[in-house]
Parts: sequence; C-alpha cells; structure tokens
Amino acid sequence: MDFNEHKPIYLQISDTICEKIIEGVLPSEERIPSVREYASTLGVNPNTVFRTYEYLESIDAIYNKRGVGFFVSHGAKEKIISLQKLQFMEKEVPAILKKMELLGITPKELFDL
Amino acid sequence: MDFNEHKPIYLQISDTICEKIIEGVLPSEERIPSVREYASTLGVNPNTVFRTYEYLESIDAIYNKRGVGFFVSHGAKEKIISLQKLQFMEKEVPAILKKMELLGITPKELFDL
Amino acid sequence: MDFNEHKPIYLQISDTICEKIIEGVLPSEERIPSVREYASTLGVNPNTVFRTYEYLESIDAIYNKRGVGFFVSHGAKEKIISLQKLQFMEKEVPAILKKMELLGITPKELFDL
Amino acid sequence: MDFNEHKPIYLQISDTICEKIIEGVLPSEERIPSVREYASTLGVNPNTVFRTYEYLESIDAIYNKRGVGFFVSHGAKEKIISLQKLQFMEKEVPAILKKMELLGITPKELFDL
DNA sequence: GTGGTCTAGACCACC
DNA sequence: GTGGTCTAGACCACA
Repeated sequence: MDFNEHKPIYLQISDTICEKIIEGVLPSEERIPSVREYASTLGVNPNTVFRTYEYLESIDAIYNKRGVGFFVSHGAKEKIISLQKLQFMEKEVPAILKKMELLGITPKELFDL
Repeated sequence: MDFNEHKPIYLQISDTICEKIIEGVLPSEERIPSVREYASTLGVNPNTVFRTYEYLESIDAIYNKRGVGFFVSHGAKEKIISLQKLQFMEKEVPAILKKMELLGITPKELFDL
Repeated sequence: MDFNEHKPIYLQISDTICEKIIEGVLPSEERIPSVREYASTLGVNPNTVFRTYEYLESIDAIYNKRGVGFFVSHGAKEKIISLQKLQFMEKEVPAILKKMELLGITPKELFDL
Repeated sequence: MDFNEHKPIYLQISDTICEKIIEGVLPSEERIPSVREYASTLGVNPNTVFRTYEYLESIDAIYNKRGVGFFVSHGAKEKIISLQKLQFMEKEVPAILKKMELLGITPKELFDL
C-alpha cells in the first residue's frame, strides 16, 4: 500500500476498509483490527488509523464497543454504497464530463474500455 | 473568481489558464498578464500568481522573456492536452471503473448522461 | 553559514545538502532536519528552506513522508552526481575551454595546479 | 543568439563584443554599432545594449565620442585579456577544482578532452 | 516596467 | 509535531 497520492492517508485506509465491507470480506458485526494492530500492519501512525475509524464511525459504517474494539455496523454495506453512489453521481460525474469535453474525449472513446 | 475548493489557489489559477490555452483564447506566443497585474485582477497575492507561472513554466506551457513577461509556449495547447489526457486515462479512468464496479453502476447507467 | 554570493540562498542551501549526500554524511533514507528546525539553525525564513526541499524533491534527491519529514531518496547520491557531472561536462567544460583558448591559456598552465 | 541562460543579457552581449575585440575583428579605434542599431539587430531592448556599452566603458574597453558613437579603446584587447585571465585564475579555477573533487572527476579525465 | 527572492507571520490539514 | 499554502510587504537585478 502506497501513500504517495494527494489523498489523505486516513481516507485511503478508509477506502480499503469500505471496499472490504462492500465485497463482503468484512460482514456486519465483524470485528475490525485494533487501532494499534492495524497501524503496525500498515506501517503508519496509530493516530492515523484512529482518524480513519473516527471517520467511519461518523458515517455509521462501524461502531465502537468501549474496551473491546470496533465492529462493522448493521447495514454498513448498504449505507456506504448509497453514500458513495450519491457523491459519485453528483460531484465526480460532472467534473469528469467537463474534463472530457475540454480534452476532446468522446464518450465512445471511453466506452470502448 | 472565487476559490472554494480544497485545491490550492495557485493550481486553480493554473487550471483556468490551461483552459484558456486549450480553448484558443490564449494562442501560442501570446503574452499573459504580468504577475502583479493578474494578482490584482484576481485579488490574490502576487506570490501566488508567481507560483502559478513557475508551475506552468515547469511543464513548458509558458516561458519567460526576461524583463518583458511570460508568453504561451509554442505547442502549449498540445502539450497540456496530451499531459492531461495521459493522466486522465492512466490514473482517473481506472479509479472510476473500479469504483463503478464496486458500487454496481453499469456503464449504461452512466452513458445516459 | 553566510550567504555572500549572488546565488539564491535556497540554492546555496541545496548545494550544501547535496554535498553532504555526496560525501555520505547523509546516507539514503536518512531524515533531514525539519523545515522549521533547519531554518532556525541557518537563521533564515522557513519558506526559504521549504523552497530548497521543494527543489530537492523535484530532482528526486529527497522525498517526503507525510506528517513525518523529508528523507534522502534511495540512490540520491548517484542521481546527484550524474546530474551534476552531466551538466558540468556538457555546459561548463566547453565554456571553460573556449575561454582558455580565447585568453591563450594552455592546458599545461592549468595542469600545474 | 539565445538568452536563456542565467547570465544577464547585457553581459552576454558584452562577452560577444569582447570576443570580437580579442579575435581582432574589432580593432582599436573601430566604431561599434550604435545602441539602437545593435539592439534591433539582436532583438533586445536598446536599454540593454546601452547597459553593455556602459559596462564596457567602465572597464576602458570602449569609449564614447559624444554625438558620434562608441569606439574600441586603444589597448582594449590587452586590457580585456588580462582582466579576464585574472578573474579566471582567481575565481573560476578554484570553483572548478572544488567541483571536480566533489564529483570525483580526475584532472586526467578532463585532460583527455 | 518585468520577474525573482526573501522575510515575517499566519492558518490549515494531516500524522 | 510535520509540511503546504497564503498574505503582506519588501528589496533587488534586469530590460
């Protein structure tokens, strides 16, 4: 896992967890690794992982049992999908279309992929 | 011009200049406004505009005639387009496709726009 | 460290860092001082040191671990040497030779030093 | 003639004139082109050429007949050579040697050219 | 007039 | 704590 990109590391970590939830690797009520453990796995600062969990908690994707750990929320998969779908459609798509127009990329050209 | 987003101002300025070059508003060899002039037009600090010009010079989109000003490079339009096209195709497209697959968005769904 | 010459301070700082890398004082993966720390050591403004680091990063001599600091790149020493050697051989040497010829200085005369 | 380098344009112009004097193309008492004429030949601002002449006058390489033009001084060739030789030996040579040592370039390596 | 460099000091996101 | 961006204002060499 590389953290070169401009996106904050804690969000990149969040993305990989979301992927796992969507793919079913992390089902509802599954425990996710502790902050410290995951941090050492990834080779990042524990604070960073904590920020990730904090964020995921804020969107109800995971919840915290005090003294026990973090767990995937009930219905997390659906929540994440609808959330990401929404912002994909409303924010990213327009930006993509504008850029394509500017660069002279036809939808066809893209569609072939 | 207002600078809402998280993107640095100097890059947003760069974007608008690139757009103008692509659209042909700024043809090759055309002089672009002086650092100070453009800064006061945009209501930003001259250093910020200078940073923009420095960046654009580093990608060969503009060049400097000493004591005179900055000018659009020969072939700037093509350079910018190919540069942006490249990174759009190689970086953004894969990310988009992956996200679409993950979220279960069909190309058709997108194509209707 | 005093900055007499006409050369910009940020490049003079860059030169001293490059020297340290070449001499092995700063090996690969070594952390270099933080922007602020180095600035106060040198008695210059943090922005100036930042400019130096920005430049060194642009030539792949150092890289940034976000939130941690700057580190000497893998193979930085070789990169710097080859870069400087190249421009020494291709730009400076011809100029020197031309000047020597013009001034009537024989290679022998120079060789005695 | 390109003016891309870092050296001030007026000094680059001075260099070419000095070369001509040393090579004998411009002998003593020869008239050199007027500021305006030379400026338009080179495609630079007349002020720049004037700065060159001002500089050459300050080192006694040329002199001015009011209302007539600039002329190569008597003994200009010798003056220029001794001046340049001096600063070549005292300023440039040490810098070159230091750089060669740092880059690990042996005098032999250089001597082969 | 032009760019280029620098200082002082601030604010921010991120680790 | 780290870098990164920005403002305000200054000074300089150069064209």
